[in-house]
Amino acid sequence: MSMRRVAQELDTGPASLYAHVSSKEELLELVYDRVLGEIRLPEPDPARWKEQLRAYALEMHLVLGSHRDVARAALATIPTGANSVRAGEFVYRLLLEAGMAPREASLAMDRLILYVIGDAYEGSLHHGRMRAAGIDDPGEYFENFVGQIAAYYRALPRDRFPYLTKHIDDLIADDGEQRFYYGLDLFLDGLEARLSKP
Amino acid sequence: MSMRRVAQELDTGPASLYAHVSSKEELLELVYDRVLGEIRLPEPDPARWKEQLRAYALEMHLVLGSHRDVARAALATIPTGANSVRAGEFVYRLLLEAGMAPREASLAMDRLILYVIGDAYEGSLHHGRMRAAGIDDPGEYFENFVGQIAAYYRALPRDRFPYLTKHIDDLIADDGEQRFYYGLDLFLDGLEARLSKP
DNA sequence: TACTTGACACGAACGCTGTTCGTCTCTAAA
DNA sequence: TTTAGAGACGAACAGCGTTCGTGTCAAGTA
Repeated sequence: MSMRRVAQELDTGPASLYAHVSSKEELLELVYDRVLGEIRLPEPDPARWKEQLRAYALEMHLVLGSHRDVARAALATIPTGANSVRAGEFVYRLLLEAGMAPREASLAMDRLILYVIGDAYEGSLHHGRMRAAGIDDPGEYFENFVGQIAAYYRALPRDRFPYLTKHIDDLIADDGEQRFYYGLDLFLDGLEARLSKP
Repeated sequence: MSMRRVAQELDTGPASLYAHVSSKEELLELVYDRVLGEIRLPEPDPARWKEQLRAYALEMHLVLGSHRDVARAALATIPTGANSVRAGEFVYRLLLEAGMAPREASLAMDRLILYVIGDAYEGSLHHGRMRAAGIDDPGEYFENFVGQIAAYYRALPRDRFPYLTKHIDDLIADDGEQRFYYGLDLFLDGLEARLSKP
């Protein structure tokens, strides 16, 4: 997304955008809030906090992935839009009613959001490279990317790097989605463990 | 970091850099590998895997933070430099010797690195804004940034957002360093839990 | 109705970016 | 002594975010 392209889409010049928005950053933050509005929030049920938090993270991840440039804007921003606050209240309430102390719930929310956005941003970088390489199929890109890495690791001297070279197949076994799930569940299980024995 | 500034530092023109490097991306990856070389790796001790992994994550975070532009380059890259491989072998070996299955150790390593780089990158974005705002003191920036957020949250209607408005002080209590520690320890505790009962 | 005000639109330009091309120089091998 | 080749580099291209000065047009006021 560039200001010139946005302007072109609106049949106007780039300068005109600055009558409504003070910078590209502000525009991206507005888009970020709009995008958060696409997330459907269920009625909070503290008994199912883990399940609901997981669903929220998955949906946020999905929504950020489908609006690529937004992930970066979301990273160092605590947004102040209506939808952001709505979503924040939902997550924070869920953690508190699950039994977390307010201070720890604040930390947990912050880390969960960083994880989701961080992974989505990494995904968007890959997506960008894919387009730059002129590849359309994600599977083909994944094979290309991972294949090159695997070839390089296979060529390493086994005596100096015995562990990496021995388990190359395991290193490249999981794709982006599975990696995201693993980290998310690890995070949620960790929270649960801290709840049961504080 | 821009190619023109790098060239200027070397008393030459930007075009000359392309005789040694095919793109800015490649240069950043080379820098990334150099930066990873600054990390001191201890002799791996499986009995203290958690402690050693923590120290590694802290050092990597520190090193990425002090070389700001590198974090972004590191995000969607599985680097192939000598130091990267050395560090990768260290982490992977530690996880395996701690008792993890190769497949899971691969996932764990990937997520740990994503977390460290993601947090470092977010920090670098804040640093960039700090410089853009002409502020030199991180504490002053933090107060400015967090203060604005807090003011906004305090102005929210309490009946619609009871949880957020009630615990504003807890929401802004911890700074970036403490947030990083919390997520890191949550991650490591999670790994430990999976080791004891697979 | 005539005049003023203010919001919005926008062409042109500034200074920056990564990258490419063609030309030049200078070293090392034949 | 000649030649091949690597490196250096000025100039330029296309793109970026942003600003300035000017223009337009509708609403409010006298």
